[in-house]
Amino acid sequence: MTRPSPIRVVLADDERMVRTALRAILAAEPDLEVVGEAATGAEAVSVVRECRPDVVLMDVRMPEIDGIRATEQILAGLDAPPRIVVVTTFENDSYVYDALRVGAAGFLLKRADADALVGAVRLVARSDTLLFPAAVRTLAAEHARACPAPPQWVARLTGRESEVLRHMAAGLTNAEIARRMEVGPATVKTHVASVLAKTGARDRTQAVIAAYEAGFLRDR
Amino acid sequence: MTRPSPIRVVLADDERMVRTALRAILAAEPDLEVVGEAATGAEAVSVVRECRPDVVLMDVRMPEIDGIRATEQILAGLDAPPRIVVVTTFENDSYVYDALRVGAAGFLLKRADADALVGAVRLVARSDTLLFPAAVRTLAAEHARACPAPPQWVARLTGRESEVLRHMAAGLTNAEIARRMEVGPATVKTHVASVLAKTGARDRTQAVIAAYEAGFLRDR
DNA sequence: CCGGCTCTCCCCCGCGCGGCGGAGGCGGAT
DNA sequence: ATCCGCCTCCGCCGCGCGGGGGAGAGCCGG
Repeated sequence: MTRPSPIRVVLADDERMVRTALRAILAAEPDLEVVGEAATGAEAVSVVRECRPDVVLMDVRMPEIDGIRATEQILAGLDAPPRIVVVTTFENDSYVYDALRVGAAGFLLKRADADALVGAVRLVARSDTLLFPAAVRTLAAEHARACPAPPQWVARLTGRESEVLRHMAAGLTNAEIARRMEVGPATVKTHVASVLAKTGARDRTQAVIAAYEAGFLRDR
Repeated sequence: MTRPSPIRVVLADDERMVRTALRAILAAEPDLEVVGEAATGAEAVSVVRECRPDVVLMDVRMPEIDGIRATEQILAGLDAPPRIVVVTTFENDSYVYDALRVGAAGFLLKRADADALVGAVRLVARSDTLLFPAAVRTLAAEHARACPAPPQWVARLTGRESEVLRHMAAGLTNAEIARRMEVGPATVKTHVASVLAKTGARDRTQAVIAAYEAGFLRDR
């Protein structure tokens, strides 16, 4: 119908065979045109800058600069950046979250069939009103925000102090903590005092709040 | 190419005009066929059970049963459930998270253009390898887990008790809470006691932990 | 070798906290 | 009219907690 010019696509993947396969699939569609390839993240950034594609299929694992950073740089550096579809091998890849956070238009599994591939390219080229509105990016951003750089005091806690804080955040009393850690109650009090001092908390409740706010219990 | 049978679609929206508009858009595509309509969530469930569509366009806000619950029931009750695309008006709608959690194949904004709409229907009918793999549902599930169905006690808290708990979770002492709320310290103690009883907490620290775990402070 | 850090433990003291029971007012539901 | 839930306060009591100061043992690095 309305296709004065084809959708311009750039492929970024460190494996030549993958690029070839993708190019073959896309070449079969008259409305799609592969205008560039890149084997590294850095190369992807420069190729995109030259070729000005509509869509980029970006692999995550690449030498020098990974696909996430490349996506970040491309989106930050251009006035009218292309839609970037991040390509992953495993769907439980943690890169997925990063991809969303840095502004990828979508992501694609390598095992996707040809139909899904071309459908995806056409869809993201047209709009992102479907399936990936800002809300999902917000979701990803929240996920990232949930575990930010731990406030300095986390690093300053000694091993025992960390243990004690963890037990405090479990709602235990000093006596209970002492039993769990097999030390005297006085020792626990000492550690608690250190934790309060280092966290700037006035009492154990504030310390627990600090622990939660700092995502201190994230790795439990 | 390979279209022996058209993609069967059911529309669920309480506004007749919206259904008419969607039907008009989809009718223009030869490979899409609207096989049923529903004006409520309950109706959607039964219509889907009869019509056995490939794709359902499900509005979130509907009488009786909302689109989320309807989606849940449809996916739970059928052996080969259809792909369900949840339709929202605003992209920051909190329903988005729920939609993902209960297993929607995707979601769509009402302001999406016709191209995006039909593209979305075709895409979800074919596969969900793009844009919505399990990882994103995991993401949504995590988000939901962060603030799950508020443990019964949240609903049982009275207005004042909720206020007090919020102040407790800010690390305030009873006296400070009393000043903030402009009541006597004894009153605060009473409320604190009620909160402890209802949350099953032994002390204020455990109560604050419960508040965090329950996502009680989410709307702050 | 000595200073610094961590972990361990002790004393005393003051106080905020939580548990107990009681009381009055006020509004809605029965 | 009665009851019940909520909010408001009062007293008393015991205790866990936090602050202060001190002390010995092990370990590491200057």
